[in-house]
Amino acid sequence: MRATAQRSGGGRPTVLDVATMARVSTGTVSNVLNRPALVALQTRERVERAILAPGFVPNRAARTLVTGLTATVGFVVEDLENSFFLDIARGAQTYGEAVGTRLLLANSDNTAVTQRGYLRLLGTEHVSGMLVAPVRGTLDDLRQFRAPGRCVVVVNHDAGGDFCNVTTDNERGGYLAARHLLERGRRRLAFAGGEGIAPVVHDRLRGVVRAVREANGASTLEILPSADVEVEDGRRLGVAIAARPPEARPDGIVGAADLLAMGLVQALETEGVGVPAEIAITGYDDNRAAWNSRVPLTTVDQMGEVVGEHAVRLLLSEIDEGVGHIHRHVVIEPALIPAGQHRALASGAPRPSG
Amino acid sequence: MRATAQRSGGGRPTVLDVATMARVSTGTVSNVLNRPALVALQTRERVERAILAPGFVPNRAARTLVTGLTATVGFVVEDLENSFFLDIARGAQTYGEAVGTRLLLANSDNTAVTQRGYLRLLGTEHVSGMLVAPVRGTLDDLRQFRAPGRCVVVVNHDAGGDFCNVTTDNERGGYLAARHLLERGRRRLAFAGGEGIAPVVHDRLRGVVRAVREANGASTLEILPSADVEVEDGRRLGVAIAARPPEARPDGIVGAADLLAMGLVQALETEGVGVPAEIAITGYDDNRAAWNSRVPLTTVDQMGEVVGEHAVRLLLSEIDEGVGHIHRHVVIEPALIPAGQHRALASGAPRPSG
DNA sequence: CTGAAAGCGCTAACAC
DNA sequence: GTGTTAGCGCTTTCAG
Repeated sequence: MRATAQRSGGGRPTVLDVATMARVSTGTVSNVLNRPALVALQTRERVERAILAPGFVPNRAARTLVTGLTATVGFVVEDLENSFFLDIARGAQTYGEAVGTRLLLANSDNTAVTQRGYLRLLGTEHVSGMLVAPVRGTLDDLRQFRAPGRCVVVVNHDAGGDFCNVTTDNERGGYLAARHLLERGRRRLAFAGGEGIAPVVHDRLRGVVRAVREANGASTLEILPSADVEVEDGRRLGVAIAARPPEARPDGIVGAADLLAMGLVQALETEGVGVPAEIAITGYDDNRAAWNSRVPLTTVDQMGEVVGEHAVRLLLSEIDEGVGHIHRHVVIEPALIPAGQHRALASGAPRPSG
Repeated sequence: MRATAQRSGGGRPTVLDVATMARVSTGTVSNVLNRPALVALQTRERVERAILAPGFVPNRAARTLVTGLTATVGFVVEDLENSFFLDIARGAQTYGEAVGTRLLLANSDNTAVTQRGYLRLLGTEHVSGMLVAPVRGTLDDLRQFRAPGRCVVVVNHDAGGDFCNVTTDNERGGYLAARHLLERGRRRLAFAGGEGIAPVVHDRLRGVVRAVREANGASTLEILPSADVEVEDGRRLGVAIAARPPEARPDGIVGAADLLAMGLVQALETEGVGVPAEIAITGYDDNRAAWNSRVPLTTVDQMGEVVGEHAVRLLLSEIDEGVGHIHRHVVIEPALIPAGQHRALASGAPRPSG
């Protein structure tokens, strides 16, 4: 017996039990289960009673065996620690529930080999398709892994023509953030992040550039390059900015991500620069890890739950359509979240258990 | 065809295909798959070649159908947003992988009804057992749900005698935190959190009390009650403390949780009280959401990954032992993490994707 | 050591 | 409308 094994439960009732109890055949039981319309009301009720009484639950393995169908999709997540992906998972789960699909979560932990392991695991046996938020630079893995009958929808990456994918409009998000600052009278904008970090960051910057350009010279734009978009990157930039003479500082900064923005705020405050009085700062992510910042941050919500829902949608239609399927890309609109107005969490009251 | 459906893949090779290709019977193929020792080396190699060639993968549904075994356990998590639980999940996953068990993650989102839904979902069909980090006050649900052949291991709660469970030693954690402060010369300790919040908090307080008692009058202890252990609770306390005359302030505070401690630090600093110069503060959790605090926090690591591993261990033995099983409780020792020395994450480089 | 054959529990034709 | 029946792909006796 494998260490992981378990008897499916000695005497669990089967269709046959239900059938004899209801004095019908197994076929009829199967029909009330799957196509109740075909069964006369009277017998149906009898069967339903015979189902409820002993708490009959159809054996999914048997059903899968005969139908070749699974009601489960997998979601291989680049990094579950990032609240954006958790939001996506939640959205996928909620939508999936509504249409009778389970969601199997797997955490790649930002590691290509872990991701590959899960792809194989899920792909070969468990699921009828998968969502993947791929670890950076692993698109080829996905391509290679895919096969007829193993659909993959890519999340948060533009995967070119040969995958369905759902992304968020980072250009628009950057634009929204910059507009927010411009509308509040800021005229010396900066973008903190540097363009080489990741495509999404580059897109956010493009949006900022557009907003500034539309301001028709009313505002300038400076780029503050950083190595990454973590807290320390922000702190480093903040120190550098504080060291400048006040006139040489920007008065509004679009941070490429919340953590970076958070670091910026921390450093500026420590150095005695007022936020947002002297410099207003926006983030990007609505990252839970930044919710606890002392100075609440204006940020851009990437609508993770919506992303998740659409990803499942795409996956299910790809599965349904089969070979004739044509890949679609859906792009989700982000939304600006003014400081302190985080969207409500789907969860109940927080708990001090951790 | 159900929306979630998928043909299992038209012409995937079966044991029969492999058997004919290797010129043996299906029984032999099955043997090389499951009990290779029984098969003559020569035939085994022939069969193995016939398996590899067309990329044969055994159909799990069929196997489950005949054996009644599943290689999957579920983990119903109170709140995946809390990095402690994510650590537990990671530990469970890693250990499970090593012994050939998959981990199905489900997020209760702190909601009793969601949790109940997943219990039913997983319990009835998918898994051979489950880990549950229960939403507060739902132990009865668990009890009621359980049945022969549906093992449940409770995580992070003391579930009394009728469950296996794994918890962390909160009393010891509180003790460690208090000792840390005492050893650094603090003599007017306080515990921020209040005892009524949750059993775990109460236990942490007990540990603090013990440490202070052991100091034999060298230190006093004050309790700073709060409604919860979130950032705002900490801020509120911080403001209150800063308002006192300096001599009336504690010089060391054990926070009941990292977020609370973080709020404390923020408020004290804002009010001009030096941390840790005037007041040293410890947290509890090693919560990722507090890693970005401007002042790094000494905290207590609850060893989530270890918890996860042991939980899976317990579950698998409960499954194996069957009816004769006697419930066990395992308690994990926490570890003090001096400020800024967070344990290394299992993950690779962070990504700016979110 | 290997082959033959009997199901696991369910669904889907196809009869009636 | 309902009953009968033939498998889905695999494992596992039981003979040989």
